[in-house]
Amino acid sequence: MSEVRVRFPPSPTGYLHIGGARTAIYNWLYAKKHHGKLILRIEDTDADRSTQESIDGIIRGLEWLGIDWDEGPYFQTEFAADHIEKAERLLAEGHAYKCFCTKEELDAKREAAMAAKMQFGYDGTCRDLSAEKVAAHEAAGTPHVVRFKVPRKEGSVAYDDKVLGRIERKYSEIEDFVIVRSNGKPLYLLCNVVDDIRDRISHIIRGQDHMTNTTRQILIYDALGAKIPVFAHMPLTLDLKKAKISKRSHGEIVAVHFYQEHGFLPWALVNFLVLLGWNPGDDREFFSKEELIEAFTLERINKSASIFNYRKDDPKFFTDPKAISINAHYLRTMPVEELSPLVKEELVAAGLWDESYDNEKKEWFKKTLEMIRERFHTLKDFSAEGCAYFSDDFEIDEKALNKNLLKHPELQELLPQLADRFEALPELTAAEAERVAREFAEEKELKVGIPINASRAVITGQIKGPSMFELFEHFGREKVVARLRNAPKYFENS
RNA sequence: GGCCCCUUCGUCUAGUGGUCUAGGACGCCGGCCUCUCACGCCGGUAACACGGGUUCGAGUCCCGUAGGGGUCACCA
Repeated sequence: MSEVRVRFPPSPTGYLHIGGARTAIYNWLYAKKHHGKLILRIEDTDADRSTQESIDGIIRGLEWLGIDWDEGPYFQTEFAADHIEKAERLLAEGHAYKCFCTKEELDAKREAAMAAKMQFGYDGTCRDLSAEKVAAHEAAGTPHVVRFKVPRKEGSVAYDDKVLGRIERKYSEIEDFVIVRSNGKPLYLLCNVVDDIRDRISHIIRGQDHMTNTTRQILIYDALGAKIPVFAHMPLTLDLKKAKISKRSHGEIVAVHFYQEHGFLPWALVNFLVLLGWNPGDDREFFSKEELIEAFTLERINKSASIFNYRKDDPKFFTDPKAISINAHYLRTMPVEELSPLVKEELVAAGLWDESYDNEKKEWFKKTLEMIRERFHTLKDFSAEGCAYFSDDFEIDEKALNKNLLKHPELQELLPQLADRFEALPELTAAEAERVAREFAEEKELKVGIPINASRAVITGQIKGPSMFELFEHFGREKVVARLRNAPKYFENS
């Protein structure tokens, strides 16, 4: 069996979006699984819309996701001569012809056909032009495009799609499409095939929106005498209104960088995306890289489009709830050693990082992550909700303030008293803290939850969090006492 | 509109003619745990688009209808 070679060919006209990323992921998995190669090819022939910024963004996005490629990036524009040469060859061998119809004429015909409710395809005006007429047009300098000469015969062009099965399209339904513009520049349909042949691409895994291109491109492969690769058309990703997700109508939410900026773990995003239109055939939903590569097959890609379940303006779920839940799952189950550097990055960015967390407080830092991560959803939570764990400069959560503190005015006096008791202890352990706190509550005729939850508010700034007794020990006597004694200030301005 | 593709819980999906009173996950609801919130565990809610066939038997096969999507550029 020949080598598996797949490619990811983005056009650099914007950021990498999740649909593109998913295509890249599927190709990448397929290459890895079959010990093949993934080729990154930037399709930048649309000079007006291609930007360097976009190229950089796409590459950064792939790198962040952990999608590595084996060849490239190649740039389509660097192979312009090859594209032109192949176009000339098609012309010379009678697989294409020059068309002198102007865009205006064609538009008029198209409109007329529309008005008459007729279907319009190129009518073949120039298809069988005599050599004399062609020569005359050329002598007159009439601009022309090059059209592919679709065989006029019965039957269909067909191929076996790895996900959709056999696909057929009648020759008569395919019009003579343009492969070279009047300015001499070859178009996507041709360039793409020429590049795929040169790059020896064996499998083309792309979106179902390319299906009509595929039948036309197969014709080009044939005309060029090249072997037709295996095709696999992936289902599209739609939004809740069943519209194709796009940068234009959905904005940042579909951008890979959005997830990077919102504290996603790259692998969690990959895991979420791969499940959008594919499943392993069993109940597994979380995979290591190796497991995913092992499990992945083209045949298990679904045929139908899947919906990216995101509701605009939902305060609780800023993106698909499943994506968040997968991210949260990894956040609380991955080895802390792997999580630490990511949290560090987040804290550095938020100005909360202290060098001691890498040195004398390294173990404390890891323990902190262990304690707080299970209720977090993204890396952002470490700097937001987790702020008080890493810095003395934190804001108290409004709910915590109202519900756990201000509701019980007596706490203004009691919390500093509790601080005194802790201070008097030979050692502030979780067990000792619990004993003291319970005694204290009983003595003051309070439910133990009241001083405890108040302590949580004052020490962590939060209404929720790990067991408070353990936190007393974890924060250490000095901080605990200081923050408890600081409690009265919260009552002052209220 | 032509051509092509698709159609199982709100969402992601399992299901390749009997084991489907349709399974899992996310979400949602309830319970347990408990100093709070989570985690975890337990339980609940919720789907085969519709109509005809074929068959002893259909979510699974066929046809039709409806619905959805893609595509119809001198973009990629």
